[in-house]
Amino acid sequence: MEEIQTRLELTTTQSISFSAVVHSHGWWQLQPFEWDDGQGVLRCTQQAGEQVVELSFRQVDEHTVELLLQSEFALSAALQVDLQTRARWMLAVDEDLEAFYRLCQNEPRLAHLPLERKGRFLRSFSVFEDAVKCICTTNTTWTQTRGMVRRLVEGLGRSSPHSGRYAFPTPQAIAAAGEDLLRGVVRLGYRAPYLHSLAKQVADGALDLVGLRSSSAASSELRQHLLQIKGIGPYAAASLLMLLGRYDYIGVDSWAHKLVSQQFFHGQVVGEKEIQAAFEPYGPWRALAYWFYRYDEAT
DNA sequence: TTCCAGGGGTAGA
DNA sequence: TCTACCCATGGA
Repeated sequence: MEEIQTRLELTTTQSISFSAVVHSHGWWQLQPFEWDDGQGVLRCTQQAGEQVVELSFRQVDEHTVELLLQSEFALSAALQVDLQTRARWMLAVDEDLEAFYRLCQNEPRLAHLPLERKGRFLRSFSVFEDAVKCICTTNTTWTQTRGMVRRLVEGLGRSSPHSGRYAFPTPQAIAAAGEDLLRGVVRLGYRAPYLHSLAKQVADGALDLVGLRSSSAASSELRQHLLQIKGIGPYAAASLLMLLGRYDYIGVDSWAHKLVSQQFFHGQVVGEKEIQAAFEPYGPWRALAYWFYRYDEAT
C-alpha cells in the first residue's frame, strides 16, 4: 500500500516561534507527540475518521509552519480543512498575545517573552486528549505521567501501517477497554474510574468538550463546567482552561506554593489565596504570567 | 519503612 | 467554605 502525502501551510500574521510553542510545557514529551530535535520536527499520530494520519510540523519562516500529512488513503477536502483547523489550534497560532506582551515589559523576569515570542501553549489534537493528560498529571510524578500516557496510547491506540506509531486512543476505545484494564494494564491507579467515566460520557455524546474551544462563556462558567467532571479538580481545571486560551485561574500545585512562598513571602508558608493574589496585577493573563515566572525557576 | 509527586473525592462540621 | 482522611503508583 502506498502512503499518501499532503502538504499544507499554517500561516500567521504575528511572528511566532515554533520551538517556543513546542517547549512551552511538557506535552511534547507525552505520546503520541514525538519531537525530533535534529530536524526540528514535531510528529503526532492521530486517528482521523477511519484512518490513521501522521501529522508532522516544521517551521519554514517566522510566519509559516509546514504541516505534512501522511495517510493510508487520499484525504478528502473536508478532512484536510478539519486537520488544518486542528493543527492551527494545537500550535495556538491564532492567539493574539500583544496585550500580554505589553504587561511583560514591566516585569524583568518576563521581559524576554515578547522578544522570544514565547507564551503560546502546545495543545493536543483534541480537548478530550488534553483532559485525559491533565488527569494523568495529578498527584504523581512526571515520569509516571509519561508511563501512563504511553501505556494508554500503545495499548489502546490504533497504529499506523506505515510508521508503526500509535495514535491517541479514541473515547470509544478507552470506554470499551473497561475500568479493570485501565487499572491493571495501563496502571492508572485510582484515576481508572475517572478516565473510564470521562471516555464513556464523551463517546456517548453526553459530554461535549469540542464546544469548549469556541465557547463565548465566561471563564468562571467554563471552570464550573470542567469541575463537574470526575477527576478534574481546581488544578486540572486551571490547566485545561490555559489550554483553552483562558488564563484567569492559576493551577495551584506543590510547586506553586514553593515558588510564591520564596519569591513573594520570604519563605513564609502560603495558601491558595496568596498564590492567586500574587499574580492579580496581570488580570486575565495571570496564569500565563505565573507559568513563565515559574518556568524560568525550573530551567 | 515512610514520604510524596505538576491533586481530587467525599464526609462532616 | 474549610478540614481530615483516603485514594494507587513507584521512585527517593
